[in-house]
Amino acid sequence: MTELETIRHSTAHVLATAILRIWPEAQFAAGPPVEQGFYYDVELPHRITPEDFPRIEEEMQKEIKANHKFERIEVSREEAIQLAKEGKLASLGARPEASKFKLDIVERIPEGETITLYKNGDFTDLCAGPHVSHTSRIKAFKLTHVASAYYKGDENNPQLQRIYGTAFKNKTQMDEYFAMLEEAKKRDHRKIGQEMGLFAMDPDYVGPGLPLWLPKGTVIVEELERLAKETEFAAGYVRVRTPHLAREKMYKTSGHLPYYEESMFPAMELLETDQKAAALISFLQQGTSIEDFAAENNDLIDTYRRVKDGLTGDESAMESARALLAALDPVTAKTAVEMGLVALSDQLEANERRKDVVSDRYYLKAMNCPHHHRIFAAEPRSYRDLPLRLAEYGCCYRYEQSGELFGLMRVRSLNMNDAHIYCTEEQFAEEFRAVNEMYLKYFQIFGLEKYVMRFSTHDPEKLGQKFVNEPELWKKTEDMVRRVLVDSGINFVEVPNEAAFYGPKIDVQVWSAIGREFTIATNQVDFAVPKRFGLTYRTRDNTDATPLCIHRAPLGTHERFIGFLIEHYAGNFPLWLAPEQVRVITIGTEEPLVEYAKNIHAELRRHQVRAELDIGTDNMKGKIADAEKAKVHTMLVIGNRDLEAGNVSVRLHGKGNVGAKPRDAAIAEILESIRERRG
RNA sequence: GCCGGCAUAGCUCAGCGGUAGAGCAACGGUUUUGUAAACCGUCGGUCGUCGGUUCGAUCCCGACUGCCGGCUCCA
Repeated sequence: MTELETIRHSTAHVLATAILRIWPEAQFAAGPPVEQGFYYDVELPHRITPEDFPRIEEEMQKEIKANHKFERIEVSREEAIQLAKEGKLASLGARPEASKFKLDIVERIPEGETITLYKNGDFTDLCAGPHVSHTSRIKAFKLTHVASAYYKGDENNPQLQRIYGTAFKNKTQMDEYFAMLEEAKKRDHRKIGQEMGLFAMDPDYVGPGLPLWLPKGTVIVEELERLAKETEFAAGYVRVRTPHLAREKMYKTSGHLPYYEESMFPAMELLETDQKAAALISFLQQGTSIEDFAAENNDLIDTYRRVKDGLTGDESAMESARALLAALDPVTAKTAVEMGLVALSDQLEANERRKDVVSDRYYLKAMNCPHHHRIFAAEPRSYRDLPLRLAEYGCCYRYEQSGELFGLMRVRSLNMNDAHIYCTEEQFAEEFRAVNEMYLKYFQIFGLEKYVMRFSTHDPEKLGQKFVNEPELWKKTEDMVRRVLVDSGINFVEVPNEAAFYGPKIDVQVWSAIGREFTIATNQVDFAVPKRFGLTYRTRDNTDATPLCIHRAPLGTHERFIGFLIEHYAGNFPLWLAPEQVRVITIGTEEPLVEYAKNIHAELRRHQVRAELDIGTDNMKGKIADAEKAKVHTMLVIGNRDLEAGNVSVRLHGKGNVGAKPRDAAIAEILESIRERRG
């Protein structure tokens, strides 16, 4: 634990002490330091709100002033359990209630491990430490917010109140931290996205989590696509396009149904009228005698008898019969079968739509892989076709839980920078390496320096359950991936038990300027699903083999990636990405000046530069203020002085006036910066 | 989905048990300018939705929806 973490951890103990002074019945769970500070989870009938903070902080201040020593006490398991039962852990003394969470935690500590308590003043807590020597070492702290969290992060466990706070070595550092937070708030992609007119949300008409890309945001979308298309083309990818939905069979085959069903939008059900059911309903509604009906619909009545007798019969007729019975409550259905069909008409009237049966189900795609697999299957494949790299900016739909939606970072419609590489085992390492290199190239373009690759592997104990039962392939592919990572000297961490069900994967974690952590890109190995789809290629030996598949999305989704870029650049995009690249601003409205400005604007447009023209009657300062607010990358300010010299005065957003330049030189520089995608 | 908070004009926000206000934006004029805001005027709101309490609700209560902070989950 670092010094700062120790301070924060100790502050958490002081927080618990203060809470107990006010609410002695409080039950504490865990209270660790975290990246931005610390928290303590507490169960308490009183709802703590920020209004309670001053009171709690006052109590904390008292503990700090009292300068209690943090004492480390070693105890046996039995002693610890006894103390917990007496309510003496995370407590100021004996209490009628046991310290239930602490008791649970003690019981989970492995045999043989040393159990320690820490005591500051009256407060004793089960804790591995370490701590600062005395409470007075806490020089600067503040409670920040209160949230809710499940005990041990499991949603089946009770929810606790999580009190967040932070602490620093001194007041100055804490002030800097809060100032930084204020700055960070200004970079929030939701705020900038609205100010700049990049995207809009319309939960009322379009739906939550379904962003609308406004013209300026669409510019960024399309620039990213252009970058991806160029990069992928150079790397030997081919592009495909696939529909946004597919039949149920697709996802049953891929294995996404039923396991992934919760994350998919509900199926669209196509209905068709079941002729036999319709005939029966109409018969029952007419009140015709069963004999008359039977004369005309012998087979259907027969079906019902067989249903009643538990015999099997014609499949589709059985389905009709069952559908009809399923529409009734179990008691009625039982009576109906027992008594013949006569008394059903009233209920059936209310269930008339039951004569419609589901003839097919379609799902909006939540991923592109199955479609790409079908493209692989669409033509006979030879080993000479491999590696086959199918790329698509595919739009997927995921029914994320409402509470998980978050601006552009977590949405329900996603445009993925997707591609699937089908290759042989021999080709795998090279392909995987090339994909990783592409990642690094992108990161360089975006000036992304802080990232970690998370290498997720399987857990051998969960083969056949969470992970497909192919122990050798797991080992082989994981070794290959690990080797690629080590060889390229990439910064990575290995996390067991987090792989996809079909193979190991690498997720790229990045941190936005605000400090939010995101998985921005993914690179996955799949040695299972191609087999489920029966994908094969003809080998050199004229036998059939199943290809390996690499799923990769270096730019993740447009939604998250652009959300990230907005915060990364604070909306100040490099020229090649800027929604409005250049604005030509006139000083004055004389005819020759305006003509000159129009001419420059037209030339930029001819070269596909996103240039706008401001020849309005505002004064120059006002026009510049407008352009700066809109974060226009380059302003070409033109007055009579420039007109006479054939110049333009260049002003860069956020950097101010950089002086006059010959018109041609300024334009050439702009074009070059765009072409090279300069950062 | 769960816990908590919030919902007033296009945006940022004020207000209050007696049917609403500012700044910016938009629109119409005036102004003709050398690097972040020239002036005047006009328009704009069923105070998220539904229900309840009340003589009367934007305000108090409840439900719903959405958003925000977290948890869980994830590209």
